[in-house]
Amino acid sequence: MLQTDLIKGSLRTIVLKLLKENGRMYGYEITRRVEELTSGKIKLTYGALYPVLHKLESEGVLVTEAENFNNRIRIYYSLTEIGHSLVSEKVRELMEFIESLQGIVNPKTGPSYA
Amino acid sequence: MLQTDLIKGSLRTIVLKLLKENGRMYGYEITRRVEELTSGKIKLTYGALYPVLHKLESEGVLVTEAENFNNRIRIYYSLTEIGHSLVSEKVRELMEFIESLQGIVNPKTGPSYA
DNA sequence: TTACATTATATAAACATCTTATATATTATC
DNA sequence: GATAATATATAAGATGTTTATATAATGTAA
Repeated sequence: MLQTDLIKGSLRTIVLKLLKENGRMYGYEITRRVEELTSGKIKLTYGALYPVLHKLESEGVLVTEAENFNNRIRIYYSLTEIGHSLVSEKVRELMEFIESLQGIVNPKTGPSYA
Repeated sequence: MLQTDLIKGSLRTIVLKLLKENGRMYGYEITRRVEELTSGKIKLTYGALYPVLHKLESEGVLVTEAENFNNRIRIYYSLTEIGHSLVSEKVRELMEFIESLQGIVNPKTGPSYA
């Protein structure tokens, strides 16, 4: 049963995947990247993002580095080893879930070529 | 912004879509069909399903008919006109969301041919 | 120089949703 | 007689999301 942590929890996987691909990122950057990748369709809210980031940190999945940029604090997040080993698993789970959804919502047709 | 009602709310759309395709269904049947369509990967829980069905009813999206089958009550759910006009919109939203997710999780490759 | 948009992190309250546990009851199978 | 499958349903608790709010610096246009 995939469902658990997925219908609700895709945000975690998104964050993990972006950090894997981009090395290290700060919160604002993550929301920007998601908007960019989805043509503005998905806009993360900070009220959702920061709790997820903090939780991932407390779980040892990522670490933070605070840096000064233009007199502003910028907090970079990057994956730990644990985090790295988690990403592919989570991404695979999400993709399986997506396939399952497509099996329900779009049972006749194959993958879309949009 | 699709996100709202989707990361969490795909259950509504799944129910709507199944009712559209199958005319009328009862709760137990819906969970069975979802398991079937997803090769057992998604198992709906009744604690999630029934509240959704009741809510959709209170919103005028579906109606119920109680019937007797083998001395057991079976409650069939079917879409109202409002329900019918809602399905395609919700399904389109869910598919857009799926595409967005794929854009994040699988940015390089096209659709999977698994 | 004032105002507004953008950049940047963060928390709390309210709300929605989901899981788990529980209750009930019939029929079929071992 | 016991267990599995069929069938609906609710409550408590956990989790996750939105909305509102706070703070603060920089860039830009009027």
